[in-house]
Amino acid sequence: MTAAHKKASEIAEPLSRGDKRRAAFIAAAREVFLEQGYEAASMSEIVLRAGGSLSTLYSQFGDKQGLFISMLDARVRQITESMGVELSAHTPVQEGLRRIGEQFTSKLLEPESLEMYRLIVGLARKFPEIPREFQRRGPDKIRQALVDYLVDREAAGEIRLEDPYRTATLFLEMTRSGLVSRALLDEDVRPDAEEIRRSVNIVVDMFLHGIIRYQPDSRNQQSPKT
Amino acid sequence: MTAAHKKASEIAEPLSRGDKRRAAFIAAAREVFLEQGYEAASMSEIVLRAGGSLSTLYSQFGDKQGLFISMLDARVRQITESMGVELSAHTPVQEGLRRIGEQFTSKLLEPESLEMYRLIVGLARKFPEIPREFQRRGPDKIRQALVDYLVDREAAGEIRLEDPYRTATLFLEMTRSGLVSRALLDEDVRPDAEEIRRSVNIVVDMFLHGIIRYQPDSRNQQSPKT
DNA sequence: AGAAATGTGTAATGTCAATTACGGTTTCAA
DNA sequence: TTGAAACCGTAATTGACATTACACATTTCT
Repeated sequence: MTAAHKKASEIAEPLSRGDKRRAAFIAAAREVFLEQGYEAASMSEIVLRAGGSLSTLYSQFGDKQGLFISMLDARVRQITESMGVELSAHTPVQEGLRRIGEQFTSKLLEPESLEMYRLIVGLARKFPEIPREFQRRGPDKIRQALVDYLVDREAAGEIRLEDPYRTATLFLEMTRSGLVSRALLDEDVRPDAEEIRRSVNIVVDMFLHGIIRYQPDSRNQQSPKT
Repeated sequence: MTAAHKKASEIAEPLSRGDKRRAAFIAAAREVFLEQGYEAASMSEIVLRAGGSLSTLYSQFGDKQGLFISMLDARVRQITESMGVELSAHTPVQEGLRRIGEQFTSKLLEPESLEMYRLIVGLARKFPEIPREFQRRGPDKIRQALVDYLVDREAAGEIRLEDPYRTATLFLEMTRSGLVSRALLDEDVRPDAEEIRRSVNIVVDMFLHGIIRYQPDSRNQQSPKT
């Protein structure tokens, strides 16, 4: 921890030598950690890919854990930024939900996101702070955007809802679940764009109408015709 | 692999010396692997807790990976068995969904299930077979039970649905998502029974009716069919 | 009982990777 | 130009295990 406090509001400076090294280290670290997992990743391997030297690596990040956290930090920031949700407050709900659902799901299904998620989940015991931070900086941001949007649509009179916060959570979890939690467990599950669209549509429809046509007062209805 | 093929259909035999050792090893392995993760867990630590000796451990399981897989195998079997879903085909859907949802969610929220899941997810890269096996032997079993139940209820005329398989998947994922995926990332999230009930109820209601009161006639009405 | 099979303890072996040390080199600002 | 701050390479230094070896004890089976 020598000179770690750099500018945070300056414009792009020439990127000093140290910063370039640092960036290279972080990029290589990301590769290696994602490929091999935290324990199995070796510092030497990272140096090998990044160029530079072990000594510099240690002088910049202190130790393995420090490097890991810096890498994660940079990455989560990057991912959530790239997911900037641009929902006009005037998009109709059905359309809006579809759009946000697809964007969210696609992003999470990228191999790198999956790996990152696996890594983070696996570290909940060792570094409990990491998943919490991740949750706060990632998913929670997206949800807030959805809440805002839903509230707007309600104000516009298009929908009515009890609890925007809970509703948003549920919606995101639902869209995510269908494909993502499967993909998490099986490398070979790789839905394409079309499948994502279909899956999200189903969720949106269910969200709006319920998926089971419920007929609470029917008693003896043998073979339901169409 | 010396004498590994034991009786599979016999009644409880006295449990030979070897079997007792084996059980002790597996129990200790479960503890240690769950506590420390696969890489960090040490064989010596396991022997320390189980009693017995390193030599025996190796003679029984071959190597670390073998022990791990045996442990997982035993455990998954145990968990899914304990979740034997007893849904009478005559329970009304609303009641049935609530019951299965609560049981499923509660089980998955137990600290041990969460740890096991974290472990499994983290190993997707190293042992891709493990998560697949898990999926097949765990969640897929439950889903099948739900599919059967839904089909029964449809035959009874209580509900109508397009695609029982997809519907069941979605339902389970939904109930799971609300609480479990949060708990996965944050050790401190520990919903109690009441909260589980509430969460499941919300999902069931949404499942049956949709959560957003949608008023599509205010503008251009799109057919929500799929 | 007594041999064969198994289990037990302890102490190697061997590997691998985190972390340091150190002497030489490059960058860069004054 | 020049000296400090940062780098670079390489080679220790350590510590942790996984995995084996070996000599001895216990159980099991006939």
